[in-house]
Amino acid sequence: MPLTRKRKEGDGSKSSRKAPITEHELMQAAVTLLDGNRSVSSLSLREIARAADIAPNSFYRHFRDVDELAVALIDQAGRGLRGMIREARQRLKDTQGGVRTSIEVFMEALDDDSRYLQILLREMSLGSAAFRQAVERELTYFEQELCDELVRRGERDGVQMHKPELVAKAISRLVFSLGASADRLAPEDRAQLIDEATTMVKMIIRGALAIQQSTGKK
Amino acid sequence: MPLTRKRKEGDGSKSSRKAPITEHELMQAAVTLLDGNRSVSSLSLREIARAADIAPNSFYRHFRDVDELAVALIDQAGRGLRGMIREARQRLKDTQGGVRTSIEVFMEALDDDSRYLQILLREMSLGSAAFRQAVERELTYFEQELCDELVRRGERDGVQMHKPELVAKAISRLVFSLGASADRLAPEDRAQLIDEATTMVKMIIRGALAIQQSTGKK
DNA sequence: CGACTGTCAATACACTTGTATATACATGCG
DNA sequence: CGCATGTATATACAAGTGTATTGACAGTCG
Repeated sequence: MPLTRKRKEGDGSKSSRKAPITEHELMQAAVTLLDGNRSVSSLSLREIARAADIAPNSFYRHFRDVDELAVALIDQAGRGLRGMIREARQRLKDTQGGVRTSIEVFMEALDDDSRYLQILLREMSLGSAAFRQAVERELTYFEQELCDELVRRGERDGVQMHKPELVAKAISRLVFSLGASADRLAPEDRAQLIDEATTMVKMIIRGALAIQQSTGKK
Repeated sequence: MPLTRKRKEGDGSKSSRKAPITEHELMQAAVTLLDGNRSVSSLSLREIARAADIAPNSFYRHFRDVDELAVALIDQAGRGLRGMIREARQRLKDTQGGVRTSIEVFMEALDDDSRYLQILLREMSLGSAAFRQAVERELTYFEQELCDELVRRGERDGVQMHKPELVAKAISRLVFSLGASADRLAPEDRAQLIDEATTMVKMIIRGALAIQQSTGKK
């Protein structure tokens, strides 16, 4: 048996890979495994390596373990979401009815991104400490930007709102929760969900305004 | 080697178990394994059997597989939650400020029950199809009872509310989401969370009332 | 008494898991 | 050129997995 084997290139069984794999490809491979019910924590290193068509050990070149990959997934999800929201804010400059449009954008981000956001929403309160911190970080970002936006719009319209940071938190939680359910929904059901979410968010805002008017005086 | 071994009773290694184990004990054993980060789907049959101090195969006498046990967990969580809520409604008969008290009861249910509710909240959108159906069923129960209660109180106070079923849904989602975060929280942080949740829920109700007044016209 | 039934345990099998070790190349640098 | 470095691979191993098979025991009924 010769010591020099040709790295098994054309022997028919496995597809040959010449270029180094990227972290992003590895993450995508992991995501394909999460299709149905499964949770990130149930993925095995070997399984991911198999899906990415690399040797199990090559995984370590890119991530220390599956948890570290999971954290990278969340970071990416947050980056993508923030991007879509910033972009949406531009679109909103010359429209009204900001609530509905914003929710539509959020729901679009669900299938656009690369399923990263779905994972974030599904596994919010699970996983390693690092994983949960990553999720919480993104949630906080979202709340913060929403709060700023609320205050800005309030000033523009000359109205004031009761505890805008709580309003932002409530809306974030609500939309994230509804988004997690939107995952496996038929398009018409999703349209209805968007309707419902819009109404709910308007209720919160309306309530916060009403409370401010009746107690804030001034 | 004798064919009759005495079922290993006093040999020192394992604790002997004489009485049949109950499904409830098995479920409790599974819950103890979920302490920190882990998800139900990451539990192995052997692991649970070990924790329950039974042979791996004995597991099958009670559940077909781990998923079936998980569904039983959710059912139990729902039963417990509904019980606490019904009981709380009694308490609320002779008090006002129902919102805050209800939320307090919910948060108490988090550690009281047997950690079942925590599991429900954490894994809402994960797991097998049967598992998710079980979770959704409980969520719907909760929404329905809340909706009835809202309508009843509205009638009693002579006010009407915009789309009470949406209000119930929004409140449910919000409280469940906040409850999931309350898991690993210091008591003082939890108290603040209850404050926040109370304000948020009041915002929703207030908003629904305001919308009804301005558009419903009677 | 003996036979049946339900609940458990022991053993075994084939498989997957994470990772240690050693090796093959390709690239870049002296 | 020789040689380090980085990325990939194959092989191997101990441990853990789900479950099939077999048998022990207790209880009940005839």
